Amino acid sequence: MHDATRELLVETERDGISVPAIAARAGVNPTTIYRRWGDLASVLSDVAADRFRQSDPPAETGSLTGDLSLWAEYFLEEMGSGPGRSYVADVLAGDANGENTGICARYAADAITQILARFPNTANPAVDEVLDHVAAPILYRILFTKQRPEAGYGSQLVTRLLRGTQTDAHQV
Amino acid sequence: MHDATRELLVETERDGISVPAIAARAGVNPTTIYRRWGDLASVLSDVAADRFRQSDPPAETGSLTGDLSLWAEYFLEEMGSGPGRSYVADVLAGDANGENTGICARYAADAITQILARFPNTANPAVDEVLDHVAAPILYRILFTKQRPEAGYGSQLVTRLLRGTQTDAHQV
DNA sequence: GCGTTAAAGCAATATTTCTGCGTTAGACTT
DNA sequence: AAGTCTAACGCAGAAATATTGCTTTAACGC
Repeated sequence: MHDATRELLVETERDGISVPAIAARAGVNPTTIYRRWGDLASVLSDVAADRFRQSDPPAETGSLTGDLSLWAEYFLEEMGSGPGRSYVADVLAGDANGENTGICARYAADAITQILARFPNTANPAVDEVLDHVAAPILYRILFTKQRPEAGYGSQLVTRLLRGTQTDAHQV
Repeated sequence: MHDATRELLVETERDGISVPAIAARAGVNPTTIYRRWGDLASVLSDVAADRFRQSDPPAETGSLTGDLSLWAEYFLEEMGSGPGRSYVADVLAGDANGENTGICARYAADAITQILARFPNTANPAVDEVLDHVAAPILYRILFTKQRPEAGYGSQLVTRLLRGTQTDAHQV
């Protein structure tokens, strides 16, 4: 079912996608989809969330700044490029109880947690701080402004965050 | 038309809203709505964006920190309370060309610009910095996590941002 | 006043969504 | 192993929604 939806998302125009179309592609009765998901938005939300879930552990560069920057740039690319914005919007649209958005948030949090755990001795920012000041701005720009942020914006946010944290550590 | 939609949003359940229902309420033919907007999502997107647009200039407290904090808390309350999240999601859902999200972003930017202009002599953060590190985290939490952030989170973000900026000024 | 044009109504049609009912497949009991 | 129970699916018909062609209305410039 997810496969069929993904294939349709690639092949056809966005508004050519409908529950009957997905059903036909999956060789299944539309009724099945309606009973399982309720409507098209929920199917798309599930599929989109799934698309963000599958991924490798974040790449290693040897430094906290490097790892976070690389992840931020990857995140920016993944969310901002072409269909990425649509996927994010899909996740939000068909997610009445906040389940799929939760999955996406947890995925990002996991990646950051992994990275931070590699450098336990430095004055690390909290996971939430990275989410708030790196992931959130990227998403904000992708969702609410027309032009996606240029490459380098992600690592710029990371630099800014780490500078702030280090300053704090010194001041305490 | 917007009025009719708003009334329906208040009166009926969310999935009881349809294009024919709005048309009936507005005393108009459904065809008119379909031709003007295309589908329900676009209507809801327009109405939701409009809801955020209408507002007074941000309140004054006499200090940059105070004005920004007050605005941040207002923003948090407006976006996070009850139907707020739905409105944000609506804006995103029915906005193929990014027009309505642009309106929302501009509205937030305008409010921040007004506030910053009141204190021209201090080492102000840029408008984009406020958007990135105050508005964006609030929206991120509202959209992607289940429990809305507690009151005080907005002013906390403002404090963090201004502390960073001031530190920078001293260091330079 | 008169023609032009944009927007809306109306009616017919197509498509999607919903519901009731029958069938099948797998799990569990005896 | 046969019987029963449950959950999921298919099918067909009905209801609701979305689309289209054509007509009507109303506003504007001439």
